[in-house]
Amino acid sequence: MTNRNVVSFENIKVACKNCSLATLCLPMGLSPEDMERLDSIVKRGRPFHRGDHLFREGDNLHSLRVITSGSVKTFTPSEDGGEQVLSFHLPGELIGLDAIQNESHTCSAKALETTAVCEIPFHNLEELSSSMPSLQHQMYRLLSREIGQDSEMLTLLGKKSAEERLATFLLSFSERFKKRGFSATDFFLSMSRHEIGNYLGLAVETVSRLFTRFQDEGLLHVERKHVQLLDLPRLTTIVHGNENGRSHQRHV
Amino acid sequence: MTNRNVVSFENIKVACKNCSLATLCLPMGLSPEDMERLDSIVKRGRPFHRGDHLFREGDNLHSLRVITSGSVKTFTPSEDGGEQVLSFHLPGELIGLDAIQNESHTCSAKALETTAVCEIPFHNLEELSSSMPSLQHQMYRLLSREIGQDSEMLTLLGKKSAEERLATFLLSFSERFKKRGFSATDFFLSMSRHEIGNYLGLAVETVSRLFTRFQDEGLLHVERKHVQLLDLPRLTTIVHGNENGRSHQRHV
DNA sequence: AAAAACACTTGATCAAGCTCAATACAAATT
DNA sequence: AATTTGTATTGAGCTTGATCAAGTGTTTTT
Repeated sequence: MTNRNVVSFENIKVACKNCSLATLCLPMGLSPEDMERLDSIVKRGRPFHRGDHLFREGDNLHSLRVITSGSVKTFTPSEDGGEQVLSFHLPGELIGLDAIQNESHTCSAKALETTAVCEIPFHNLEELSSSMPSLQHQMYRLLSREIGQDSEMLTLLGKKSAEERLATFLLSFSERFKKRGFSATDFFLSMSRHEIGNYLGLAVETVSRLFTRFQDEGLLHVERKHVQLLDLPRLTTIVHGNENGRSHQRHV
Repeated sequence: MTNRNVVSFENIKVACKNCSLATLCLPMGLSPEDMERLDSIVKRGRPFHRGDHLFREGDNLHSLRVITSGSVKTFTPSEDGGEQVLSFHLPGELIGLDAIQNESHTCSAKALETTAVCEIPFHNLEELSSSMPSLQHQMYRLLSREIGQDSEMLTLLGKKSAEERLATFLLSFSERFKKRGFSATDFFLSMSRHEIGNYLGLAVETVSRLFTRFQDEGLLHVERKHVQLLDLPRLTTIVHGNENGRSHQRHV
């Protein structure tokens, strides 16, 4: 009896309907019954450790994955050992969407820290979404959102100055942590300076100098991975071009 | 009778099943019957002229659109009158996918020349795709492809030098024209130097200088919008980093 | 605890590509 | 044909951010 209780308790604990991330994730907008049908195809495996690959470029697409705890970077490795970081993912975010087109991953994904994920076998998901309009709708929305986010990133890399990029980066994490119930002004970044620079199209040294400068200007306090944002309004001004201070915009 | 013939002839002419772009477009992989069901929700309106908006940032999402002839740029306008060009679209390409998330366009689209489109009301498409797994599959694929393309663009803007960017741009058009049955080495670019620069994250002057340099080096011949690629192999080398010639990569 | 490996910071220098400015060319208008 | 307007090219100089280099601090390995 005791044993039975434990088992059923664990079953409840890991179900979509009890997941605090459900509103950020695939189940959003689903009825309790639909959520249970979705739940039935979700697999929850052992956690990944820092540096583990969730998948590699070229791997066949088996499953989409949702981060449930920890964080992940996706990146495209290049011949010479370099890489382009495409994004950093927090709990509730779905990864692997790029792989649907050719049933094969076009980027790699690595855990930045100990990370747990839900795996959703894509073929099952596709089938299920055929008979579940609200799930199909949510899939379309999530795919579309990814496209919109990429567009913002294109603007960042195409037009913004180094300081605009870092400020944008920091406020993006601030908002995302806030949405997940964490502090918007006090958090740990799980990625290295190198990875931040790579993501933002900047050299490590530039990122380091900017952190120092932002701290000197009283915008934030930073110690290693621990960041405290002290002046959100001014950071926001920087993100939006900083018309006052800087004379030079990058080419309009 | 004559009248009837004319009408039915025109009906046939514009149907998906007779469209040379069908394999690039939504109908790809659909059975003839499914194609007809899709066809029944497609609307074909008057063509747009150079400079006309297909839609504007903030517009409600009514329809996805497929270019059937001409070309289109999508871009995000910024407060100060500037813009970030997100992409250039050729016949067979679907635009508006970014708008699905919030049922509202996050970018604007403008015709670069006289341009015809098929409009596909999204709500009808979504409904239809619920009862047509192959259409749903094709939608997932197209959305996923867009994500993959954006990722490539992130690498271009994050890592590549000016000359790598222009070479990549030219070869991308080369391939896309080829796929549509046009010359891969002799074509007209419908966008201005300014728009190319904006798209590639470069100043107009840099684009102009690069065209001149590429011509001096015998890689291509360019006169205004008319481009003839003379040395595809060398252009390809440039795209992939050009290990030989250049000493400086942008930060690895 | 020492050593090695790694990550981050700071400084000095350099160059890719931007800005400014002038000119050339093409298309549209009168 | 001449004027206007817009687009593209070319030149000169400057700025941002990269590269190179050295040093500091942190984590992991031995």
